[in-house]
Amino acid sequence: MHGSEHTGSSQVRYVNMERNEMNIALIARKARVSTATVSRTLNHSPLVREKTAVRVRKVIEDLGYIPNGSARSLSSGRSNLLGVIISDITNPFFPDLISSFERLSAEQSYEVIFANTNYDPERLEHALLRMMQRRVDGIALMTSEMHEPALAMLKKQKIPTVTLQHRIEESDFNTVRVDHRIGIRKAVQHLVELGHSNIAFISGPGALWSANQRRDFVLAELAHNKLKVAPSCLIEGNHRVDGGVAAMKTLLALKDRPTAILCSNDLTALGALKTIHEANLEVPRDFSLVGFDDIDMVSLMHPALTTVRIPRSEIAAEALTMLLAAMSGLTPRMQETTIETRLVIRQSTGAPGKKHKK
Amino acid sequence: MHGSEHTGSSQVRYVNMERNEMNIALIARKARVSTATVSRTLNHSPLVREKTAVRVRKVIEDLGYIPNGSARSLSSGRSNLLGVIISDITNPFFPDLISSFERLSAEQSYEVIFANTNYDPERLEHALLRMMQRRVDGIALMTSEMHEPALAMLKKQKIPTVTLQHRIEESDFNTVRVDHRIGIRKAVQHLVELGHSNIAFISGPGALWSANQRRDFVLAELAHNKLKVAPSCLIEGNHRVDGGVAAMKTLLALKDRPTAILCSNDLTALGALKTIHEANLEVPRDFSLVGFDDIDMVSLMHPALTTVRIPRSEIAAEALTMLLAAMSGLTPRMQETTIETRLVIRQSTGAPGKKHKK
DNA sequence: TTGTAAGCGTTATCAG
DNA sequence: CTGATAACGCTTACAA
Repeated sequence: MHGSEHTGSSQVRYVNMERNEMNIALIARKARVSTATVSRTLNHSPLVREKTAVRVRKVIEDLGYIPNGSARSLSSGRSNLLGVIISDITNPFFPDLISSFERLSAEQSYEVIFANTNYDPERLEHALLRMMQRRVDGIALMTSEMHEPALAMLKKQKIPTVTLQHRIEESDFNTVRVDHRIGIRKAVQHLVELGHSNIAFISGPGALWSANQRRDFVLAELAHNKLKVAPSCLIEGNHRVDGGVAAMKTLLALKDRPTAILCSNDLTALGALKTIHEANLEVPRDFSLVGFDDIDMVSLMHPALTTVRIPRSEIAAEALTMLLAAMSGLTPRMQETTIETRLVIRQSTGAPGKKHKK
Repeated sequence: MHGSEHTGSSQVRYVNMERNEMNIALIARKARVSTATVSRTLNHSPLVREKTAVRVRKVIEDLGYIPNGSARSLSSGRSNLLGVIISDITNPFFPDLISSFERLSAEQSYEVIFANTNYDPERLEHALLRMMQRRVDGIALMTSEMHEPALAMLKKQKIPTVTLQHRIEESDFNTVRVDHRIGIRKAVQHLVELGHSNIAFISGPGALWSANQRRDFVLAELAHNKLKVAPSCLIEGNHRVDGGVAAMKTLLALKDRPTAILCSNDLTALGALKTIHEANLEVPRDFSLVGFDDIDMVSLMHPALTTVRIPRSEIAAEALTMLLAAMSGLTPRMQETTIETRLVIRQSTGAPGKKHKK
């Protein structure tokens, strides 16, 4: 593919190439400067006389020259790239997170590349590998699931990383922790105050540490109120709508139905709500329903869902801040921030037992 | 940053660098082969004896070596990167599209980088520029808006491109066209058959060609049925929820309210629905409501929305197919496919004028 | 089947 | 302030 040269001869032959890319050398020639000056101009170095810079910029403009990013990062050792890995792009929680992260990164003139694992550890590993090949300057691992081999890779390559809500003991990484406890406490209190005692919980997938944490907190808070979830009312979902649907069907089939249902995330609650409606029942008349996340669409439902809010833009901001700090190498050791959750009360919760009305 | 050499002397000095990256040369040394052989092994070239390859792979594995993507694409002239540009990542229509596109691309071992324009032409240009710097092998321009300067850049750089739903006359690009006509015809027919004659339309932003097209088709189909939209019932939205809310408020304030409302997209319809509910009115009792797109969440609403479906995975598949064809250079000229839309009837539409019930 | 070495397009060092 | 030129890490002709 490259040109070839007859050693020992002054003659140089070039293979005729279709590739017609412009490069810094061409610009240099046309602007009657050296490649170094073009490079400096491109990088806004103050070492270039303004008059020269203007001339160079004109040539660049006229020819529509676009610098080669690969060459740049190869030579400079910087990629100016940040990697963000999420679990499920079709869960509205994540586009929001991404959107904020990207906007903030752009302000720091970092570009962001994304990967979607779809909760699959294998895809996580792949994504990580690809990002490492691109020599990203930092990685925000915003998946709810974690995967040891993947974390090991990260550690080994010493890439600045920030994780979301990783288990408490582990402190090998910078972490943005979301404090589910507070929001869950408020949610449980809210239901208890309304008079509910038979409360169901639809959990997330058991493989997800954060989901297990939510479940444990719910049970603990309930216990704190001298309540407990009947085994038949503790159902495993999958953090998707279909899981909520399935779980709710199971609950509807019960003789002793709960009066309130807590869900491990909003998508699950949405599935439950749909199922309730399809059974010609109503919320909050027949069931009080509480979600988790506060994705935009829950406020559009009828009734609008009461839910525990996880502030996504705060997470994005904290994650980026920590990442930049880690990248600058200024931070002594691993860092950690905690983001608070809070209950947003809307119309899907009410007092139980008004079944005789209508 | 780089090493330096005393010319005219056989002695070579290297600057002591902190950067401790592994490279192909190190692997070659440890595996007692040349760099070429390592490269070939990396690229699964059949020119390497299996026994040698195994040895090389072992060293790579042991050292945890990760090839440098920038160097690879600089040298090979291929980036194996596809760029996808969308308008609004928080509109569920797009994550779905992206998700499909990414999955399909991965099967062809292409990586995908995304950009979100947020309907801003300036951001579009930026995104394009960044992708060009990365030397993407192809671009899928899936924004609903277009922007002449941006298109000009694309044309000039001769990057294989596929656009979504660009205006009909323009044929400088490969295009995946979505045929709104059929779906809209069915939607209008459906409403007319139900007995509606006072029909409102909440359009998309006037700057969006595809939105104008939808509006024109709606008006045309209505005219075909000897109906027309009263000026007060033709309201401009913005393809977001808040636009639907605002438009619906305007409609509710009318003395002569419409009995059915067509919306330019689902998000708009969702806003309208929310507003209707807040006014203690019901769908389809007080208003029949029709959306456009068929994003997942509309089937979760109560009532589930009747809408015109745009098949997103089909769009993704067609776009990728066309892009790959264009990239291979096998296609004679510009190509074009048309994707059909169809009406999905759910519970948000019904006969008008049952106001006396309840 | 393997090795040698010339590029790929930049950046950054060093010498003016 | 500017220029010459050695890296950066890899791929790929070409030679062996």
